[in-house]
Amino acid sequence: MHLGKSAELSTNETIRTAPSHFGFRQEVSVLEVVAVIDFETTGLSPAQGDRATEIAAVILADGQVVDRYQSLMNAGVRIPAFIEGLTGISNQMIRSAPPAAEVMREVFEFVGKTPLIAHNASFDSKFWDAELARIELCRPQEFACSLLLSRRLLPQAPSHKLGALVEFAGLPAAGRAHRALADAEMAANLMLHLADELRRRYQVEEISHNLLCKLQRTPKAKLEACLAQHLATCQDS
DNA sequence: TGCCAGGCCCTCTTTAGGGCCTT
Repeated sequence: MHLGKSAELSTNETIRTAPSHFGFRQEVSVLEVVAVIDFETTGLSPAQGDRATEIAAVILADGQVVDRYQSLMNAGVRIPAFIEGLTGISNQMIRSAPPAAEVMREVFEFVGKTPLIAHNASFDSKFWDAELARIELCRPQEFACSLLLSRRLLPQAPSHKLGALVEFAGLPAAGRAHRALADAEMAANLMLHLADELRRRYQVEEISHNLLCKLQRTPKAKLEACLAQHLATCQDS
């Protein structure tokens, strides 16, 4: 473990730091404590034999990143050349990384039962579940998805890729794209921006992970009705 | 040799097809 490392890692270092060094803080936080995760992998599908090569998790609380975890991991599989070029994670880097089982146990403990968020969570949840299953662990919490939420709350964005949304929203870049910690930091900042959109446009004062999960399952056309119902329920209780 | 995922969402739709998004 190393404290206070930069997000731009080129080796197999594992980091865990607090709080944020990237200087982004949402002025008014209405979002409950959540963990934003991002995987780098050898491909798109664990069902086809693809494995994780890197994991990052950042804890969001009070409008800022308060804790972070990142590590490369060695799953004993070869990284295709295309993926090496995409992520910058090479087979040489993976050879000296800690075993995948060890890293997954650490990050599972780091996240605990904190509600999870990822950009295109259907992808990260598949790898999260598959890597945990290999060490006989199960995920206790649900994933919310910043991609699904941004399609509902930022329909005017030209693209809903993570990098494009960060640029569209005027959020800071956190480092090299397609590295786990940088992408997790950017997804975290995007999530804070989406929470602020909910507060500013719909006067939602407290945003729970449950509400995010409900909104991401709500068709666009019914989003406002869903939020109106949520606000009415909050006023009654 | 050829092919290779899967969920979401829109539309020229719903008994379907194709683009987007993740690596």
